[in-house]
Amino acid sequence: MLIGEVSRRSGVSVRMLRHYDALGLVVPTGRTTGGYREYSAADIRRLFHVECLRTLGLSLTDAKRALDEPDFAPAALVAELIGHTRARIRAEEELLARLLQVDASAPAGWNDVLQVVSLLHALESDSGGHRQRAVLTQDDTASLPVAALVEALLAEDDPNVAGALRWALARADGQGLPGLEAGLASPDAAVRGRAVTAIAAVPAAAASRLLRRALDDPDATIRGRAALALGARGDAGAVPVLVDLVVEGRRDVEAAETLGTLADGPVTAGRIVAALEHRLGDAADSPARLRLAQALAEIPGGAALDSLTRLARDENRTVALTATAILCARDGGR
Amino acid sequence: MLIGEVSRRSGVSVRMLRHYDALGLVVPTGRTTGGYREYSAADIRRLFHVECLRTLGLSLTDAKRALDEPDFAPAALVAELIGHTRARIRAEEELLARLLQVDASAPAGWNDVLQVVSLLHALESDSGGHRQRAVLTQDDTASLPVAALVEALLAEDDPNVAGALRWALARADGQGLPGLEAGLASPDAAVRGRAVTAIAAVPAAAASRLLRRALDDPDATIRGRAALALGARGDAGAVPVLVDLVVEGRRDVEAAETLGTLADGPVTAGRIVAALEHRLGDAADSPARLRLAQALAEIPGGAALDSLTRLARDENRTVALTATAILCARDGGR
DNA sequence: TTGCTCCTCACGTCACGTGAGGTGGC
DNA sequence: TTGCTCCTCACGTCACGTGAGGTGGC
Repeated sequence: MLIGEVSRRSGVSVRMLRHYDALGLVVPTGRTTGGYREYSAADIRRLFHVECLRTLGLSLTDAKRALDEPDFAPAALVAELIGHTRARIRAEEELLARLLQVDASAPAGWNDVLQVVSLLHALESDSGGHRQRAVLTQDDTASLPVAALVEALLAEDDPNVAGALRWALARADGQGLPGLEAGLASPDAAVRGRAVTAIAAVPAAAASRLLRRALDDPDATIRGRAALALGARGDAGAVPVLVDLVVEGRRDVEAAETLGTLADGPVTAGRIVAALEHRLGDAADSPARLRLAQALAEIPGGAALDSLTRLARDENRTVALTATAILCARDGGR
Repeated sequence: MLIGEVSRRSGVSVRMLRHYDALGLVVPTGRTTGGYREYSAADIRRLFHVECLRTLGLSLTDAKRALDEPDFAPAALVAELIGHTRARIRAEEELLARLLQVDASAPAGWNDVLQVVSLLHALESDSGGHRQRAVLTQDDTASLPVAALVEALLAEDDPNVAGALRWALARADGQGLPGLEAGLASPDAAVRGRAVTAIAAVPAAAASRLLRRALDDPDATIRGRAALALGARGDAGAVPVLVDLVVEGRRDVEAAETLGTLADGPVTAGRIVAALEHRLGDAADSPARLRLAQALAEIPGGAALDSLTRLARDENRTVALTATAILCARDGGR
């Protein structure tokens, strides 16, 4: 069979068939009187074997060795090809991720592209200072690769860098919230904690919805963080967890102050006092009763006054004295 | 700054810096009296920009255009790079899959590799005949890429090719069962059906366990197929579904025969007759009663005889006549 | 004689690595 | 003078595509 027909039947170009001949990979058995290459059936079979091996990623040299050297075992080469292929896939996937981040930032010119790419590289830097500087020096006008910032923030150990990232995300108009919402569902409490802190820094209303969800977090610290943030936004849903903070003595002073600012109208003040009183009934240990009394001090209105008056006669001396002192201070203030 | 220091600081080889110079990509602003390249701070910045763009997969030519042509917008090129990267990832993943199949078949030499690869290619062929021939001409001694056969089988429309694949898998010592088990969990009833048929062809005991699971399949045809296969293996668990087949008139003759062969001991025969009688009580329509009577004919022993005797007085004339005829035939056979 | 197929030789691709052979400044 | 750094020129890599210029068989 002449080279043209071989090419048509095998799909291998005439140029490549000549190249295989030159390399000794597939050498046609004969030549016509005119010097034309003449391929035998065995030559064609060999050609198909070569093409088979090439679909596994073998180089022409390795294909030749595989077909010619009986001692050349496949195992090692196949393992190596697997390793290299995996490495290439990983590299290509990282490239794709970068490209998608750049694309998502909708750059107007290559300057924007350079901004985004150098930020992405800086976020992968080992030096916290480098990461922080990269975030802080971002141009206001450039659109940030929000997804990358969120990802970096959820994995960021360094509190300074995390702060810079939160600041950058807070400016991004709530664009980072979907990513942070995903972080809220992480099995890792540290990640959920970073997500809540970042969400708290975002002013958008959608952030409040996410914070309300975080009130049910299995981790008490995270629940508390969400409640303090929500309370500061004037959201009444934070009250039960804030009361928990008071009872458990974690950030109880902040929690009490937040409860105080929440109690702006008499209805809410009444609800808050009721919640605190309910826990006074449960709380056996005196430190908790003391903290509840101190929290009542922050709540304006008559209901808190009544409650404190009752506490002034509490069987626990320290609690009674504290309540009395608070009542005195209130009277003095009037 | 001279070229050596630029190279050390940027990580770009001296050779490449000269190459960038030759291309006009990063041309050092000055030269020393000795002809040494002298890079300015601006040159270094440009170099870092080039390296940035290269991490996005831009060619040197495109990097030059990006930095020099103000009208060269990023959007189209970035989109193109994304497309090409995705295509490369897909291709690399297909290559990896082939390599893993080859590796899993633990080839002793390159001949084994070629066998496996050509089988893999043939399974992707559009021609059913080609696919079938490839499976049937497999060498006995070669270890088959079982995972690929299972995948092909679960997707195979052509009944002839599917038959060949089942035959190949049945010889593989139950190695295909884990893959077929996964097929059993497919949301696609056609896939589950192919899985059950293939499992039925595997003699290993582990296949029976899977068939018992398929008795609960939501699809009645699949349940029936599993029950017929299990029954043929002498598994009593198949009885309820076999009775269903009789009542519903789907493959009822086969089902009745299978019930007959299951009823080898008196205890089992009693259970089967009880199951059939129970459905006789429910079955309002006469074709179902008729089929149940015909099934009783297949069951040996006195319990079936008693049941048929009662049916011979059935209010439905056709049922009564059939039962009588069966009893006569039984008497004749004795 | 006209197409068609084949031949060899050789350059280009892309982003470099690796010399050879020579020079300048401490 | 001895290292060291720099210079230019040029070939090789890998799997091909694309000619140029020429020849053989119908």
